[in-house]
Amino acid sequence: MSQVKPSLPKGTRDFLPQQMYRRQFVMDTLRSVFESFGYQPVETPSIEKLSVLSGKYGDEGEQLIFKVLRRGTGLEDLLKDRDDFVVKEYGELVNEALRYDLTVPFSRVVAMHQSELVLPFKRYQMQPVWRADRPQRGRYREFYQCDIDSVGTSAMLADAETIAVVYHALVKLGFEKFVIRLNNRKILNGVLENAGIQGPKGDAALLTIDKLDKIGLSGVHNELVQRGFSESQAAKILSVIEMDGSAGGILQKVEQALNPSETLREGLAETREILSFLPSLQVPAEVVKVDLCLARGLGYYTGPIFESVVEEPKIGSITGGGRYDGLVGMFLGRDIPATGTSFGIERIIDVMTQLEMFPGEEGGTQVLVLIFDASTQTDSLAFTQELRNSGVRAESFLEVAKLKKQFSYADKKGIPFVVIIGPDEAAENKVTVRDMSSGQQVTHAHDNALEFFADRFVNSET
RNA sequence: GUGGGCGUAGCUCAACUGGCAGAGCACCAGAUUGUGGAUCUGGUCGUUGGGGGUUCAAGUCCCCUCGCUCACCCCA
Repeated sequence: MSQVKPSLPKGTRDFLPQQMYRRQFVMDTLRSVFESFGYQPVETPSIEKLSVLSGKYGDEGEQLIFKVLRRGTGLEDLLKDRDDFVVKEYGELVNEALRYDLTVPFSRVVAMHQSELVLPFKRYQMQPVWRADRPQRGRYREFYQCDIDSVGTSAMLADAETIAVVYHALVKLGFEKFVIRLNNRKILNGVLENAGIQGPKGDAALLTIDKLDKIGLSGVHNELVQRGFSESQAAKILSVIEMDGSAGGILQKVEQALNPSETLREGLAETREILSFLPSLQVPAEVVKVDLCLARGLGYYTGPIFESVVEEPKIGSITGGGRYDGLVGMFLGRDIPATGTSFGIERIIDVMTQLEMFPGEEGGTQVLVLIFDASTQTDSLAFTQELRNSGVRAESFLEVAKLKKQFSYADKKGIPFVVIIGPDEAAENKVTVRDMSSGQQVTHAHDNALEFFADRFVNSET
């Protein structure tokens, strides 16, 4: 067999055990918080019909969808009676694509299974998504997303609850310094209306506004002018966006500064309602900051929008979401309101790694039972299984090998205890236990050793 | 899509103006025949990403190509 140089496709990664323990810790923690709020798990296929995905992510996003070439006879049939290879329509070559995010496939699920779902329906989903992006630091072509969404209610409590989940999940993961930024598309639209901006030009303005942290007030002003807005329009937008202060204070200032349109009034009322729920959900007021320059890239948000930002490593947002009352309607013909958020698992793991937030215990083997020689192998195997039965994570070495090699294995895997059952021990129904960190070694009666490990690893855990 | 950087042992990297492809780690064996980490000794490991060219001689220079990577745009 010819040897192939091992390599990975661009922007993809292998996860080795050490990393997997970390990833699982994050996902397990999130899962437990989600379920404590009544969210239920859902998974969808990796591939979707291209028609389901297209038109949802804007022009830039559309380019980044991983399209799947038609395969098998489909493609052969296409080419059979042709002497040229001219493709007249995309659909002739491609009719499916890899999942680009979790929100759109979930909207499809809601539209397809509405009769089976109990509304309001709250689901969580953790699966990889794919983007044909050019990878760079912290950016991949295959990465996990983790979404929670509530569909079937317009109640602002659903949005408030989403924020509460974000808060409690981040706290449970160990985050201390973070801020949840809150805004509302209706407020933004009100601000744009006030500056005399409407329609698709508004999206361009929002994209610019969103960059405030990055490029500053003057940067936003310049870019707005550059994009074709007048000086006075830019000035009007900036006067609102630079407002600072407490959540309630900002809302009041906006109300006073602009003549309140219907849209603006709704946005303000929604934001106030969300804020009113947060104390009883034990989300501290100082964590939630009304931030009028928050716009969020995706086009489908219709109401409240929010994201969370850690202060220490400047890495951008680690969660982000909002209300998207129109998305399910694209599959159904009638709207079903929905709101939710996405947890940037990859970034969360990066930040937690940087801040050394992972606990030491990692779910690895607790006891290695050595195979002394062929004559005692069955004794070792039997003892290992007894350890497992009592709840200890135990393994025996898979080969009859030199003790040196087996000890070295335990050392490299970080296994804290090694058990030796040689001819001497076997004859007396005893086992020798070695503590790898201290090097101390004690010979116990068989049952006492089992008890020792159960006390050490099982009974003390709760 | 735009602009940089880099491809040499499993990994991290060295090799002067072109002159015998090397080191550390890892792996295997031994020093130590019932015992890991530390030390020492020895050993295994190469299509220098691929193809072409210049040259007595190319890891090194030239051309092509493939791949990786970083930044911008955008995004998680």
